[in-house]
Amino acid sequence: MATIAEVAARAGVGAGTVSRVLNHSPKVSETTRARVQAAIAELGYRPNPLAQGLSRGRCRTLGVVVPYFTTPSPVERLRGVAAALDGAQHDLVIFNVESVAHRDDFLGTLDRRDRADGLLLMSFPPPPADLARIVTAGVPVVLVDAVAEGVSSVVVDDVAGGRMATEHLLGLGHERIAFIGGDPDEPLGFTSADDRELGFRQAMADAGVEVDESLVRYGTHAREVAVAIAKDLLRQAAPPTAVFATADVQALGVIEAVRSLGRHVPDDLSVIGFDDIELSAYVGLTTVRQPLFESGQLATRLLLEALAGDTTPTVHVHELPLEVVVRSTTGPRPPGGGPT
Amino acid sequence: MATIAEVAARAGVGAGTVSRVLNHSPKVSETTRARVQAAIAELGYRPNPLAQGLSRGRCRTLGVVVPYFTTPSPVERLRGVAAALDGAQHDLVIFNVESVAHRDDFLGTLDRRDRADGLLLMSFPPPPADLARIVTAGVPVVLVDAVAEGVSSVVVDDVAGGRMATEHLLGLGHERIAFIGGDPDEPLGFTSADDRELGFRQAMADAGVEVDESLVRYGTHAREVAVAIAKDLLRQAAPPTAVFATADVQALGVIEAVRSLGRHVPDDLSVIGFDDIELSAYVGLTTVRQPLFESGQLATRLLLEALAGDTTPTVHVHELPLEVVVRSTTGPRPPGGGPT
DNA sequence: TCACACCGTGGAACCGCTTCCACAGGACAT
DNA sequence: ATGTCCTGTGGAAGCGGTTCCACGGTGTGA
Repeated sequence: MATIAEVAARAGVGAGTVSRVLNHSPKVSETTRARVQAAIAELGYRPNPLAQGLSRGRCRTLGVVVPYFTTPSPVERLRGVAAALDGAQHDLVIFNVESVAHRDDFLGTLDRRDRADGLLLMSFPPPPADLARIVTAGVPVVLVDAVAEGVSSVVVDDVAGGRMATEHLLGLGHERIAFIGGDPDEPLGFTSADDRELGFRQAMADAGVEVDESLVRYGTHAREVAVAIAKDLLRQAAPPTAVFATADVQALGVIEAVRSLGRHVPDDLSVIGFDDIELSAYVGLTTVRQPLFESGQLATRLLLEALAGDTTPTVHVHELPLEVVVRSTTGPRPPGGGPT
Repeated sequence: MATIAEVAARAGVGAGTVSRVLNHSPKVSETTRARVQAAIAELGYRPNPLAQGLSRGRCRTLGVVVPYFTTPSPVERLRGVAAALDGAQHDLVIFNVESVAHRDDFLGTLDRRDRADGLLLMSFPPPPADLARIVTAGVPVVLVDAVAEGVSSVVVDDVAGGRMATEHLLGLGHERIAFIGGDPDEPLGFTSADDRELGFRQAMADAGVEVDESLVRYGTHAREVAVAIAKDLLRQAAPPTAVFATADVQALGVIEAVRSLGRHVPDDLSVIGFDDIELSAYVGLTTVRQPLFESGQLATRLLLEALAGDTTPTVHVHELPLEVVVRSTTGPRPPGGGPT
């Protein structure tokens, strides 16, 4: 691989001049520029990114710290990231988090510009101390699906989303509505499900419908867990007529459980989820759609802007819209279902 | 951020000695080592990866070049990559390919050790010239779902897989079997579907069943495309009684089409796919399972081995097993279906 | 004509690390 | 006592760029 010195020698100029041509500096005469470019072409020269990085103090890299990056919603968000990154001069580095140790590992070492030019923290609340260190180190950060002081973020209003889902069910006449939230022992401390629960309770209260606490459950996103919860709910003396699951993957588990018990969705049980992952459209799941793709895309754009402009952009919380997508897993309360 | 020189000064030693401590060189006395380590701890020093990379000539990075990395099967493979990479001192860089231009872009610039220490080329046949350049440049490469001379790869026997799927249908009594292959105009030139077609034709020939060419179709992996093909097949005067789709995503489109026409799977049409993506288990799709996760995992291990040992490992084609997973979308040929 | 500004350029310093080379000093054999 | 070997160490060179500084040459104004 040719070096800048060889190019310089061949073009009969100094290394500095080659660098200037490379970086489109205006202070190079046309004739010199042409000579240098010819030399570059002849030698097939491409600058060493490591050397550039060392010299410039950055590394043409965008880091995405994301839990379980192969699960449906992170994947959708990453699609957006990749789309926004297309053509940009940055490599996409994925830091896959599957435990607190992972998270701390990454967050502990990413507080420097030579590790990543910018950071996208996705779907988990970063420990304030870590975040502060990273920001102080001058690494631009954008949060997705999380908020923190002093950092831009892309979010949805999960409380409103919880309300929307619940109101949809209430509007269909349901009153015995079960709720399935996230795993309370989740070590990474996801909070969206909690906010959605808040919205659920608000909507119920506003409608004057009491929440039956025996219908409020929590579980991980593993399908079997949702299946088990749903089976248990349906076997109760007074089963719910509808379920609001705070994640589509859970809602799909619920549907599976209903079927395995020989019951039908939505006749025996209405099911609404949250996210609108790709699978949901296929299955016909009614859900609260959040713009996953767009969240990744927007966050990446914000980050790229922060990298491009030398002026620090204003910190802002970007809120993306939610929307109930009615498909075929919710329907009116069955005649006999629950109290009138 | 502290530099190695500051650490050296604080410990009262030379920079070289600090570097030796950092790299666990045996030729440092215990007392010196302790002093240096103390200085490192006090300053919270961590070496600059860019500088290390420049000096050592590599960059602690593993590149994965993969088409449509957010679609189901690449995602499964990437899960395996991430799993194998856990704990390894390498960052995972994703090069998402969605066009020939992308591919050529990446392959054109990745032929140097300072871009990526090792490369995983996933699910597309790399142009021989590009591959040769990369290998010549001394960048270790492992292919997944593709083969090429002089490079290790992880594959399945697609011809055998095509045969297995077809034999499963033949065994159920089907004779009018439709085949849905990949898009022949796919610019990236995927070949697995072609091999599966070969297996399909072999199995049909072996069984003495003639292939009705009007039942052989090709299309992209977009769901609507498979839906359209399936509808067209079913509207024929003599519709097939079974379909072998060379990808699960296509098979799912077929099922959707059958349903939308008011017919039933498998009573009216048996459907078998290929891959066994996560969704398939959920839907109950019968399919030829290929170990996607394992393919990524194994390939990554091979690559890491190649990076660790200074001795070049032997080139080898690793063949992973295939298996027909019978679920609920295939059944016996209906009484009236096709010629006896 | 001279002073001054400015443009384009070469070259050195620097980014932060690794590694090679040279060398001091102690252990050992002669 | 002298020579040899070995161990541990400091320091310089090098990795391949960017950027700053100095300088020669040309153009402009007085």
